[in-house]
Amino acid sequence: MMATGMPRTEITMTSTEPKTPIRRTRQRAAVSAIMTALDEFRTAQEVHATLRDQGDPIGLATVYRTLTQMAESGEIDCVRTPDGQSAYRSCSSGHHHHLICRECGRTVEITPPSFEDWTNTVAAEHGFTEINHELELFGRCADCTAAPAS
Amino acid sequence: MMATGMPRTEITMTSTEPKTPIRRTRQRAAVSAIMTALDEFRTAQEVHATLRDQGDPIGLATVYRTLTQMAESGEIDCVRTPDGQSAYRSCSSGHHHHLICRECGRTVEITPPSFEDWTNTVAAEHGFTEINHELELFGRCADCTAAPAS
DNA sequence: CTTTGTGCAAAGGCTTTGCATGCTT
DNA sequence: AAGCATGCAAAGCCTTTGCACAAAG
Repeated sequence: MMATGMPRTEITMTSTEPKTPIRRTRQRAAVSAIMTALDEFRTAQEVHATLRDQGDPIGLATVYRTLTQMAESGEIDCVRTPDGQSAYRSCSSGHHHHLICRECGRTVEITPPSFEDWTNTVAAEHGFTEINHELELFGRCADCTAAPAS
Repeated sequence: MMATGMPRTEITMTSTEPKTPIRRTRQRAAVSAIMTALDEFRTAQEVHATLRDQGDPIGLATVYRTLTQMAESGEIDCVRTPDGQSAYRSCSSGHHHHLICRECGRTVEITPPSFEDWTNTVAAEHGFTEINHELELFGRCADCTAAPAS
C-alpha cells in the first residue's frame, strides 16, 4: 500500500557524512516556535496562514520544506488527515492521542494505558527500532448522535 | 486540523428517507469482489490497475466513487497513507495493524492485545459511539539499521 | 421509461520542484 | 566570498466533478 516499490537506496556510506548544520533563519525559527508552542496537529497551510497573520512573511514552499525537514530529523511527527493533508505536531512533549468525531470533527485528547511497553516489545521481536506509533479513534460524538447530519 | 470549520448540517429528517437501493453493476461487483478477497489495504489506483490488468474495464472515477460509497456505508475502512493516498480495506474480517519500516516500507502484521476493550471504554466515557481505531507503528527494520539509506 | 451508474476529460487542492536572489556562516 | 535557504511560479499527483451516454429496475 504505502511504500510499494519504494527504492531501497543501497548507499555504502564512504567517508564522514558532510552533515551540513541547519542554518538559523527567521523563517525556520518562526516555524519551530509555532510548532513547539502548541501540542496540537497543524497542517502546513495552517502554519503558513498563522505566520502570515501574525506578521511573519514566509513562503508556503518554505513552510513545507521546513516541516518536512523537521519531521525527518524527528523534531516533529507527521500524520495524514482524513481529508488528505499532512498534519504536524511537536513530539517532544507528552505524547497523546485523539478521539475524533467523524461527523463534526470534535476532538478529545486521550491517553492510552501503558501500551508503549507493548509497542516496544513487538517492535523488538521483529528487529525494528526507533519506534513511533500513531493511534487515533474515530467515532460519533453524543451531539451528532442526537442530531445526525444527513 | 481536520474538520476545522466543517459545516454541521442541521437536517431534520422529515419523512421516510428515499433510501435508493444501490444498483448492481458489473463494475461495482468487481470492486466489491477485489476488496473482500484480500484483507489488505489497497489504494483506489491500485484497485483500478488490478481490475484493468485482469481484463475488467473500469473507469478510474468509478473506482473512486465506488470505494467512497463503500466506505460511507461502512463496508470498508479508509485510511490515509503516509504518501497521501487513500487506502481501503474490507473491515468485516479480522482487524489487525501494521509495523512499518519508514525506511524501506517493509510491513509486518501485528495483533495488539485486547485494547479494543479500552477503546470502547474511553469512547463511552466521552459519549462517543460507533468507534473505529487506527493504530500503526513506524520504525526502522533490522536490514535498514544494518545498511542505512542516506 | 425513469433514474442511477459509468467514462472521459477538465478542474481542484495539496505538495513538490526549478531557478534566481538573499541571507547565513 | 561560498553555499544553503527562501520565494515565486510552474509542474505533479491524487481526487473530485460536469456532462453525455449506457445500463439497471
